[in-house]
Amino acid sequence: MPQTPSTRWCPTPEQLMILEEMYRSGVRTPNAAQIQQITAHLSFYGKIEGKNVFYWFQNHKARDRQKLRRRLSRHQQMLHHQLGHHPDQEASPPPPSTPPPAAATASGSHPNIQLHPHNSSPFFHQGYFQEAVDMQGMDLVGKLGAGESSEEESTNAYDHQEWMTMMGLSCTASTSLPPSCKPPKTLDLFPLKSSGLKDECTSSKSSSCSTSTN
Amino acid sequence: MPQTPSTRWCPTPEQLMILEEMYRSGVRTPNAAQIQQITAHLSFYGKIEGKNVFYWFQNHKARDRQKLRRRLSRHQQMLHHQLGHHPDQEASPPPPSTPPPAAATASGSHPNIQLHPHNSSPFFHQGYFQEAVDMQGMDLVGKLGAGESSEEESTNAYDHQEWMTMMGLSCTASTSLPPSCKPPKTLDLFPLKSSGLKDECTSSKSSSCSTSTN
DNA sequence: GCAAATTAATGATTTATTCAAG
DNA sequence: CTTGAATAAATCATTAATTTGC
Repeated sequence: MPQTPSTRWCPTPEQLMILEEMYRSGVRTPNAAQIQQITAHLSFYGKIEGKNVFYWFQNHKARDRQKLRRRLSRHQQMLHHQLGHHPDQEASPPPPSTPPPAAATASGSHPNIQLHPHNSSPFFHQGYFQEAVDMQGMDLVGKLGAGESSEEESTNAYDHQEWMTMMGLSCTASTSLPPSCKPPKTLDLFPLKSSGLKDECTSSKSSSCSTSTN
Repeated sequence: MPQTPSTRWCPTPEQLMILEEMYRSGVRTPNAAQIQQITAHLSFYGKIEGKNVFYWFQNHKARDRQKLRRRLSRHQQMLHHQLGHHPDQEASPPPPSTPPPAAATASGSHPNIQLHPHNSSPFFHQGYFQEAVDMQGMDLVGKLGAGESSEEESTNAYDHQEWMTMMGLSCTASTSLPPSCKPPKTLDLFPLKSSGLKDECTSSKSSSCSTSTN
């Protein structure tokens, strides 16, 4: 009991990362030889056996599948619901208790242009990202109002965070945001934003895109 | 009441997929404008509001981080155990009470600066996403199991165990790796790399939310 | 097989930190 | 030193998935 004799395999972050990456890359059920290789490789980062690799892939795959199934069923259920009636009316959410300091947001503080290398989105209807990227510098206000369910709810005076309301984020996306609210320009491609120091990858923005609508 | 009294947003599989893909592509804290865009486009797949998008990214990011942290600490704990307690200055889980402002955010400061120039896999690529997308609308059961037939997350490895043992997969890779053991099929090299921590969204069992005092 | 009870996920809120102006 | 914006952590609450007893 002292030194956890030989509990079960506890993947190191590196190992996990690698395994996940492999999974993402398409590996799903490696054969013995592959498992051997993987194991050999991963053993560099910590103790590991072939069965660990084997089980990992098994589990991961199964879980993934489960997740997908779950999503589908949920979605279909939802559809079912929607077909029955119209689910437009959103009852007023719980009352607010604490008026948060909320505040405007897009104060246009730090423009962070982020260059997005590629956004291969294999399936967005009407090439979503393409569009998004395209309008990086133009007024998206007009764009935003285009093509989406305009089931503008009724006046549900939500009590969302102020800033959200103010930004119109509480609407079904049909609301155009006030020009004063959004960053004047530099509406980058869709990647990040933020204050610049935190997470985010402030990669090299030096060379690629300037202000050119390339 | 019949129709979902409208509680909370229930993302459709497509929406989820898109959001996840965006997240993987680097989007973490979209600004108002971006949220608007995203919302507008996602609304094509179902009802959605800006706040949903906002919250989704907040939560996803937070939980991802949490998971990462958990992983790390667990690993280190394990190391402690196995190594028999070596007071190395390993990152320790932040005290639940008074986190000093200075070193606070201990594990949450910059440790997760993950940049991903693109979500390219450092390993061979086989078109992972394509697949996922592909099966979004069709029978997913059976698709995944390319030659395999694992049902739920429980690995019915009763008979796998055998071949595993027989293949010597139960040994620590470093122990031995009979070159003659590997079948000449579909096996190649696995480029490896170890840098940057990348996290994916994998559900894990965590009992974070409990302790409810409600 | 179904329905209540349990449990795990996860959307939505709230609270605390942090950093930058003023 | 104070204030305000922004965001991360913690928490609450509800929904979906499992389990369990009939």
